[in-house]
Amino acid sequence: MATVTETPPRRRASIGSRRNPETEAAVMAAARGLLAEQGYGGFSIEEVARRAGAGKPTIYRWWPSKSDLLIAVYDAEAAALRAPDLGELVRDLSRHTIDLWRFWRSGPAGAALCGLIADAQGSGTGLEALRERFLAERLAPVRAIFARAAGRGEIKPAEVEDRLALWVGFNWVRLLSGRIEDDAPLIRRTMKVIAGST
Amino acid sequence: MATVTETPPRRRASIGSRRNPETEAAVMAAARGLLAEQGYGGFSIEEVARRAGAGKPTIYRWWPSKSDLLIAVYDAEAAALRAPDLGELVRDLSRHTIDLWRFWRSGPAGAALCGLIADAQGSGTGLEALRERFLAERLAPVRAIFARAAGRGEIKPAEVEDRLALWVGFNWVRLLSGRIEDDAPLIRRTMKVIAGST
DNA sequence: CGTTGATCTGAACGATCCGTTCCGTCACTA
DNA sequence: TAGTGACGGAACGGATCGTTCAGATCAACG
Repeated sequence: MATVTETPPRRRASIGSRRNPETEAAVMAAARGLLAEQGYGGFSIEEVARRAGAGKPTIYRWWPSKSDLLIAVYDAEAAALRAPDLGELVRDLSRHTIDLWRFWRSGPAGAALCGLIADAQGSGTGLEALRERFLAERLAPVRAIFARAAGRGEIKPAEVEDRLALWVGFNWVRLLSGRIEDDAPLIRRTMKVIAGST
Repeated sequence: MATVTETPPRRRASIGSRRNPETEAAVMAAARGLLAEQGYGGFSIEEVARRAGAGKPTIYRWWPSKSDLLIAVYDAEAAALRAPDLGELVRDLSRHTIDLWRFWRSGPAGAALCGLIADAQGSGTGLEALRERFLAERLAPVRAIFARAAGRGEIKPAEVEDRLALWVGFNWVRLLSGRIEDDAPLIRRTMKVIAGST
């Protein structure tokens, strides 16, 4: 999916006292490509700057921490992922989980989230970024799936958060242990347990 | 002649052509203390060597990677954690999860596991260590809980692995997002969902 | 009793990355 | 025209990594 598009090292100077959109795009593209090609292991601000033909101070000006850049990459990609509404909880969860794993596999987003979680273990600011600026927003569509199911009476409204946490945990442990290959039967069985539909 | 009484970092020379148990104990104690005091953020081989009064080559000889040392610390601590057998799945899971979170909070084990998972995201060897040398062994007691429940007919034997994965995911996401404070009601509600006992 | 071999520490190495600072250049704006 | 702020580049001090070397120690072996 991610083809290497090495920008020729041409000079991209300032365009005056305002942010240069070309620079922003070049940095984002470099970060995307680096994550997609080498995963989080090969990700560093230095290498992003090299690839983007940008200065490190420029990157640190707009993305003050590594977590900021990872979140920006994930958010930019996440527009391609939409939560389904098929009218039944297990079907919604299964469909969305399959889509999510494919989304993680086929681009930089999976590696970005891995890095976001890994970084959070080392710095207090990373943990805060993960919880407040990532989880809080990225979980909304899935929470909506559970909320709709509660509206239909499939689960109790008070159970939404508990079951949502289970869904998150299942996906995290698969992502972080490197097992997000396509496995529809496994996903469907697991979603049934999470939904409580035995 | 030693003029200064440096209690922990005294000179500890070789004892011949065999491993020095004092050195091993000093390294393990240093790693434990560092993790317990500063968490994974302050954990480095350099600092462990400083605290243990050991040379870095000595550490790298016996624990070739950071993951090895983290696993060693976790394993040494885990002797204090035993899985219960209360005759009923939800009770076993709730009791064990409460114990596990306390175990993670009150010593170096939680930070060690955080680091183990974080390291795994950067290096292929770390990921392998996590899966093959940690998960495979550490999950056995909990798998036994599910297996006993299957023997009693509480769940189907074919569901053991799926429900076990959900249990792992729940604990990981709480640990990695820094929320393993004591919360018995939350744990009990979640264990009920995992056990399928609505 | 001497040789061999494996171990221990400490010092140093090259490399990487971090986050920051300074500088000269540039283009928009007032 | 003067001011402002972004840009790239170079360099910095600091930390850590994983490795290599040297010197000292002591057990096991012949």
